[in-house]
Amino acid sequence: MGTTRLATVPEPKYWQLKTVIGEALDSDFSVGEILPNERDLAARFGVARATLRQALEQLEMEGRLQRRRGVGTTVAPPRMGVDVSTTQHTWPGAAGQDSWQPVDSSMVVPPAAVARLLETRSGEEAHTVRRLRVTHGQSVATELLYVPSSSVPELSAIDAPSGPARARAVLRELQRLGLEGQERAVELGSARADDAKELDRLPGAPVLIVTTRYFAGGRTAAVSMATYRADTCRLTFGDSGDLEISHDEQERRAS
Amino acid sequence: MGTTRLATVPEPKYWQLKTVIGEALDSDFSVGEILPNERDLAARFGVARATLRQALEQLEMEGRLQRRRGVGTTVAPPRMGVDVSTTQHTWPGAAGQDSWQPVDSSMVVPPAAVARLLETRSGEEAHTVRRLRVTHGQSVATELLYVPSSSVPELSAIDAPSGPARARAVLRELQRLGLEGQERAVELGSARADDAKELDRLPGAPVLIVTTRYFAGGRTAAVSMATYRADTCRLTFGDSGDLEISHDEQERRAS
DNA sequence: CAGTGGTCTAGACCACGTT
DNA sequence: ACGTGGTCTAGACCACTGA
Repeated sequence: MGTTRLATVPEPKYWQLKTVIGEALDSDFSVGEILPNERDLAARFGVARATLRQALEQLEMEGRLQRRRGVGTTVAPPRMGVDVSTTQHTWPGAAGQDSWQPVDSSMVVPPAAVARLLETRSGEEAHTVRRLRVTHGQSVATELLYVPSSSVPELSAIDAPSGPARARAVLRELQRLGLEGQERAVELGSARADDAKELDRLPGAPVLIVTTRYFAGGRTAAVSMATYRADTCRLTFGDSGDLEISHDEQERRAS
Repeated sequence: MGTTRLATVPEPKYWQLKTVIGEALDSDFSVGEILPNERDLAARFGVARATLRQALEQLEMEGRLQRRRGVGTTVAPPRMGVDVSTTQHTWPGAAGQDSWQPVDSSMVVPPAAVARLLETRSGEEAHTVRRLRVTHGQSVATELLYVPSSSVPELSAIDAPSGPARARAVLRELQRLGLEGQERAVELGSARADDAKELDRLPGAPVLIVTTRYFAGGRTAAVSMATYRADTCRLTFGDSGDLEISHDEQERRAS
């Protein structure tokens, strides 16, 4: 990756840059290695920093680079497969479950979009449970679970007004219901300020939003909205989570 | 949405802008309506165009705006739910299936990343099938299906060297195999030049990449990589695709 | 503190779609 | 031809991290 000349074609410079750097990543760098800083890189390729940044942004979106303010740009490890399969007919927080840790809980009037999914009257209150999913020591997702108070009537006399203990209590109460099915959707979003903080990202970072509807008693008993880091996660549906793939960055060797 | 003053806080301007414009979208605009052009908007908010564009980019990524060069910026309709559930134990292109239309087919040596998923020898050739998924008159996804020649030995004597007819022939041959299961993964990517063209997007546009492994005869019989427009699609897993949700843009009323 | 990435500006020109 | 969004520049300053 030297002082490369860019072809003078209608193809955008940042696109060419992305390709060139991407190839260099495969051949000349190993995971965790730090790249030269943006000003140096821009000079090396003879472009403005903004243009160079556009290329780096794309590579970061594809999960090939990781940039941290005050630190630098490093080569990212391959995305980790995170299982979000819907076949396991269990409530969130079921016994023997891993990776999700309850953070907080409270009672709110859900936003209209959630209320619509819950099919509740628009003013009805719901318990919320905030959870954090940690995999390989990394926070990969936050979740906000909404449970209408009518779904768990036994829960009216609860001791703690908030905190992890309350979160566990709500989840425990959910297990008593017979789960009849669930329904899942995935879409692209950008991290809200609070989610971004918990995921150690900047606000607006690309995330994968997984919306789940839980059915019990012939109606929607709960709704969860999970926010996964799009840069580090590959969501897997099915039995095995060891797919090893994405773009064409296959043979990144540790030199 | 007038000549609004931006608060002078450490919060980035583009982030405030995104919020302000997003709210205006909910209250003052209806789907399909065109916004003022970028130069006007930037002037109205007293920021540089680059800053304004950063906000619009985010809104576009969230599927709330649609921008087209030479045309303008319009308010996007809510994302469409696209079913990608894995429970239907059918090969791609099975009879009675909708939305996917075969485009082309040929024979190639798969890239290393695909070969690894296929568990084939690295030099082994595979049939490819290119398909386009059209929903509500819109191209929402392209797919590249790899079928190792060893999976469909009967297919050696094929008439057409390429084209839709050949694609259909490969799919037809696949149906004869007993499908034992499939495995799916979703991750964020950026559109390659060829995919972008077919999806009517610019190269680098955010896309959701769905990788599927098809199992038959005790091994991986085929692998497909589908590229969905992330701005217009919400991938649904489960029976019903009429979830109506995303960010907090619930009450966008048609005024 | 020095060095990094993140934000922002005010310009310029280009590619594209419509008229 | 015109107006749109897309690309690019060469600066500036800010926010954060680590030594």
